Amino acid sequence: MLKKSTLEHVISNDLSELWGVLTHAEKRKITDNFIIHTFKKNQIIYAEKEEPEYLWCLLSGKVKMYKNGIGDRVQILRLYRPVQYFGYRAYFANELYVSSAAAFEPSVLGAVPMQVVEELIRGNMDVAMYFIHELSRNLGGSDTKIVNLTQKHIRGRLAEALLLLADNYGLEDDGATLRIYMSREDLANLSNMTTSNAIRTLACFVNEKLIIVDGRRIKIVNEPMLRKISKFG
Amino acid sequence: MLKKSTLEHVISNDLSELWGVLTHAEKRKITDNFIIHTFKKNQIIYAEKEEPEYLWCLLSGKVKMYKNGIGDRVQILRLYRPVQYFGYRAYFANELYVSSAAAFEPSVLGAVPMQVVEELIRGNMDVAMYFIHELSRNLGGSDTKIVNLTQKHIRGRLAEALLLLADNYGLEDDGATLRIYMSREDLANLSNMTTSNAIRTLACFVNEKLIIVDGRRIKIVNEPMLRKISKFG
DNA sequence: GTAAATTTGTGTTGTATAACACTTTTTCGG
DNA sequence: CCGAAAAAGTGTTATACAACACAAATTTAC
Repeated sequence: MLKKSTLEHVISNDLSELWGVLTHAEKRKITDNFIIHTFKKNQIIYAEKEEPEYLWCLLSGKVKMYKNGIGDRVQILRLYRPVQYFGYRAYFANELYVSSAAAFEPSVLGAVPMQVVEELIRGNMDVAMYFIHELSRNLGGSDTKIVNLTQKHIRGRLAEALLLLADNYGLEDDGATLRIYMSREDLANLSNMTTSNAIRTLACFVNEKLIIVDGRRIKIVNEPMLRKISKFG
Repeated sequence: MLKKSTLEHVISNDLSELWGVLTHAEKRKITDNFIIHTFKKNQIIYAEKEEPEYLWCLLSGKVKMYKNGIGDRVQILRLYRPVQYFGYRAYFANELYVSSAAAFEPSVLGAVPMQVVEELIRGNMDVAMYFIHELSRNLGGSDTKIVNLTQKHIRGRLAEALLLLADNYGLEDDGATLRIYMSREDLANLSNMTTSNAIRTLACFVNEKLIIVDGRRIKIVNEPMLRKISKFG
């Protein structure tokens, strides 16, 4: 548990769209109902088929939302960075979770009971519009992902995943190294391929001087070409 | 163009969740801004990369929402029946359309300017919650589809598509025949496979006495087995 | 600090499904 | 009703990728 002061500091410094539309009283309502949780690397935050109870707010660390599929296969659906909100979809849909969420690395999260979130929505139209906007963007993303994952070839899918990571977690000061270090297995689960093929295709990209790999550090050295490979399929 | 009276009749007899939460004045606002359009079979309602301007309301007929992917491949994302609303996601996401919509068969649709829809949302929290609910359900569906289409085998994907059609458009009075007649190509585009494979696998199912096929009429005779095939992958 | 476990890497084989090339049947426009 | 076009159906070939089986390197645990 973090001290409340730390929490308020983290939140109030954030530029999250949601936070921006809240009144002082509403912010108060959230901080009063905020429960801080810390998660270890790979610890599960919630799992498929569970009842959705909280909106989760990622304060620090990285989180993956994924779905267990056929056999032992896993598909990573979305990635979260501070400060983003997730875990609310199933509640709004009046369903159990259809996916799971886990910490990629040690992370700090806040949990707000969905009931409180619904009250906030009903009390502030801007909050409602925020969720409509977020859900709409996610839906567009998922629809696009359907086509990318089913129609692109392995190289296109991996290139796309690398660009997504750059987009989502940014680059280090050298302007090239991905600010996330994930296992080949996670990379495979993100791009719908086997771990072997993620390793092989990554080696391919190194050979073609598109990236430089040092363990889990991935440096993008030819982004235009990666983008081309991703686009073509 | 239909006469207004017909329109009001169609709408007021509908049990759509959205219609249910509207006040009389709000219903009036919609009918005043409703523009009726008729579409021929396969006619495009809107296309990818266009600016989203209207919420579309399907009054009669059937509509497919699809995305043009790599090469000439097409992925059907969602199917609509009367009375359902669509075409609003991109507007809320502040994006251009990422998918297209076309009439499966001769259809009548109403178009409500999205500006009017946004006013309705801002004026009635129940309307806002309706869209949050709809978007949330769609998002869960798309996330599930990602895994189904990427991980299930061809038989599983086709079985799933057939069950989806039964679910979505219902069965005829015999309790077995799908209330939709679609081309093998559309069936293939729905289940992420080539037309040839859709034809072949369909023939397979006929051989195994899971379905009876007469042209485009498909009769489901062993639903439990289809469900099993769909689930296994 | 060492053994066990996990992750990474590589070669080989198998197979699901796309691609292609046709023929046959059905649908559609004039 | 006829010819053209589209859709349905079938066989063959090609290939992208999974599956498997290891070896090597790295990380983790005690």
